[in-house]
Amino acid sequence: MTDMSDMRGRFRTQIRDEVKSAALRQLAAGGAQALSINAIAKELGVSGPALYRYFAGRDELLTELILDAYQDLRAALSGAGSFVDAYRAWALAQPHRYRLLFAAPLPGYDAHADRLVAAAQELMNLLIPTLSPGPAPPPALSAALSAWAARRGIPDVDPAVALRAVELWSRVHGLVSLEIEGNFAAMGLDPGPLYSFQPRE
Amino acid sequence: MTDMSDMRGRFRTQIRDEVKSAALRQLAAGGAQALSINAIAKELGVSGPALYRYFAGRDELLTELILDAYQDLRAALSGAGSFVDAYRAWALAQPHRYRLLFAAPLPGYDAHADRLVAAAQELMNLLIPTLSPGPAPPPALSAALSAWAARRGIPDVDPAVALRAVELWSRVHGLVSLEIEGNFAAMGLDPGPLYSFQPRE
DNA sequence: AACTTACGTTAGAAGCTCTAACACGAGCAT
DNA sequence: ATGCTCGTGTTAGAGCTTCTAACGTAAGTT
Repeated sequence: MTDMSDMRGRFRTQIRDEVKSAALRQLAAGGAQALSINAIAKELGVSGPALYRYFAGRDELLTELILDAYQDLRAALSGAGSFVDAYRAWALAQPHRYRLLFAAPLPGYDAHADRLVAAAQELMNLLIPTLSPGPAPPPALSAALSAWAARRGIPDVDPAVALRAVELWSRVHGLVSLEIEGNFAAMGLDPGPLYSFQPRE
Repeated sequence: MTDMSDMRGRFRTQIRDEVKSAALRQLAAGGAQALSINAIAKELGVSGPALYRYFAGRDELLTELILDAYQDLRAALSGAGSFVDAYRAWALAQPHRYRLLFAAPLPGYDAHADRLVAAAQELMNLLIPTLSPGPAPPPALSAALSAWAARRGIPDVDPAVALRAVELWSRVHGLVSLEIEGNFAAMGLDPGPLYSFQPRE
């Protein structure tokens, strides 16, 4: 396992990255349905089925793009001061990737679904430590929130904080997903103030 | 233009409806990307390009399904007592159609985009009359909201009401779109109480 | 020197959208 | 009655896609 021993492995991941990068380019240009293994191969100068040495198929490539996007979003959020602003900025800067996350282009419940939902859940781990408690949730919800936090490996979470995290996430997601589809622009509305109404801590 | 004069037209719309109904079935079964003109034709017993007499292509069929879904959602909301509950119920009952509305499967900004955004805007016309004013928006937002309301043909709208409508819509949309993708279920959470926190009037 | 492994190639099956060309039947006009 | 037009169906086929199968080749290992 020295530096030189896995030269092949390094070339391999390098090519995988090139494929993914070309895939993102196509995604940004033509949407999720425009992503084509064949077209990527042509763009990389290799011919057709060569890419199946690196990805089992189109679905696996898409799943990997989604997981990468989650990781990238997590990184952007963890380094930022404001969850709300960073979340919005990330989504507006690359709406095609945000769509990839929350407008799942994969066919119905398949083998990847669990990994994707799990990745989404990790966003909450980032959000919770930055929040102070809001109003206390009703008992049933409170218990469910505590159980969920314990299951996620953050056992001593005030349910009022967890509730605030869930609400904040869903509100910002609602605003962002309407914004990137142009709904506010169609109203002649600058949605900036709507984000400002959200709690920041 | 009597009843009998457009027999052909009636047959035509009847067949179009059958096609759309089969399309919805496929949509529910396999997601938007599984919708195939060819497969619909096979299901209807006709063979392949026959359907191009009725729809210019796959995109037009999809667009029409989206517009129908908007109309159906509007109908469900206009007859209901609670916007929040009716909106959620409609989305949960047919998540594939809700996804069709807000996770646009159409390629980038094409000719249909305007009609779709316009249809989304009409949801607001339903919501506004049911609401009482919330907090007053800041001046710039207030002006934009009034201008938008006037443009939509409902001129005497309190901007505080319009703001509440936009916020309520985006919050409920956020909750619904997370719920139908299974994010709350993955948390072991019943999201019902989260909807209850939203204003109802 | 022989073997294994990874990687590329071409051929091809099965599917899709969509166009082109042709066939048939019903309704209207001469 | 004869003929024309129009709407609707058909098959053939181009061009795209995913993905499998079989083959060649070059590089590293034993």
